[in-house]
Amino acid sequence: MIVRLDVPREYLLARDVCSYGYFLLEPNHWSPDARAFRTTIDLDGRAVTVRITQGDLKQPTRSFAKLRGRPLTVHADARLSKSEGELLSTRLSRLLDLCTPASTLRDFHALDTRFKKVGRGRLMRSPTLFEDVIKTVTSCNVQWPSTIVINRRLCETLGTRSASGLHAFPTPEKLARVRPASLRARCRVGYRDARIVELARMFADGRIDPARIEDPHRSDDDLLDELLDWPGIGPYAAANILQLLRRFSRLPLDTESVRHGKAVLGFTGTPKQIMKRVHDHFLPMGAHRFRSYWFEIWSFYEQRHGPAWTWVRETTGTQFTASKLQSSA
DNA sequence: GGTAGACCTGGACGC
DNA sequence: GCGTCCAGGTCTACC
Repeated sequence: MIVRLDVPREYLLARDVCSYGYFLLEPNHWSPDARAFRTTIDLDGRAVTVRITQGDLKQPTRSFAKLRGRPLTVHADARLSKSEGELLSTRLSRLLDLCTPASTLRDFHALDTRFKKVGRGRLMRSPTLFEDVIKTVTSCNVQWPSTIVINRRLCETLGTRSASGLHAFPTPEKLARVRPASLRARCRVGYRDARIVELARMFADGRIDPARIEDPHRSDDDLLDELLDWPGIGPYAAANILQLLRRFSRLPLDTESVRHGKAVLGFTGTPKQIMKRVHDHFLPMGAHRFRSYWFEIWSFYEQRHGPAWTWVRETTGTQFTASKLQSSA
């Protein structure tokens, strides 16, 4: 089944989907050669694998610029009912960040002119808040290669299987039924086992209501306070979930921020002092602080490893640890 | 309020 | 091949 998905005028699949590390995590897969993004999404109990391209692959253009704004072609591996098609569209829109208005990007580019020419501004995320939260927890206190392994195992062992034989990310209901010790043994999540299962239970029984969390009328401070009460969510994870909720006023500061502060911004001092200076450095960016911070870091990665759309998960994708970047800075 | 130590895994390193 | 050390953010106990 093939579906056409319209995108904003400046949307560029290769640039905008390869904009955040989650594009390297299962169930996501980017093919640099085909310039195609593949993912598997659970549509309330039934998984569908989709392959997304932009432009006419029969007449490929060498210039990315010519693809800007062209509709996406979504190949699904199964026929979908009307309601499934609508749900898929909603989830892809979230994942691809199609909802951010062009005016927001213009505001960002007016504030930070460095990214206007390349058009950076959209950030990919997960099709659901639950997947974003669990992916955030699986990136805490581990190095990036372990995050890749954990997400692969979560999908392979607990995700619904599509007609193509690929697995979606587990649903809250599925994860809520797993015993923590079993999750630890099968998915290598370590001491995070009970925290992940408890988060899944909170989503499954309604204690965490995505609609209430994604309510645009709530203040950033109010949301941050609530996120900090969730198991496994500390200051870094809460700030990261905020940016995944498209609230960019906070920075998820971690060891990578310290590396960046030292290597790129030239800050000195203890890690704590450097984090404070990174925090202060991006204060003028106001509501766009995370965008400015993130694309500065992303540019650093691309200087060393080439454009993100050329990265391969099994090689380039494993390189992003503070120690490896430190040694190559 | 601030801080030290435990938590768990995987990679690096030395033997 | 085995043992040891280290990196990574959150949580808890303690001062």
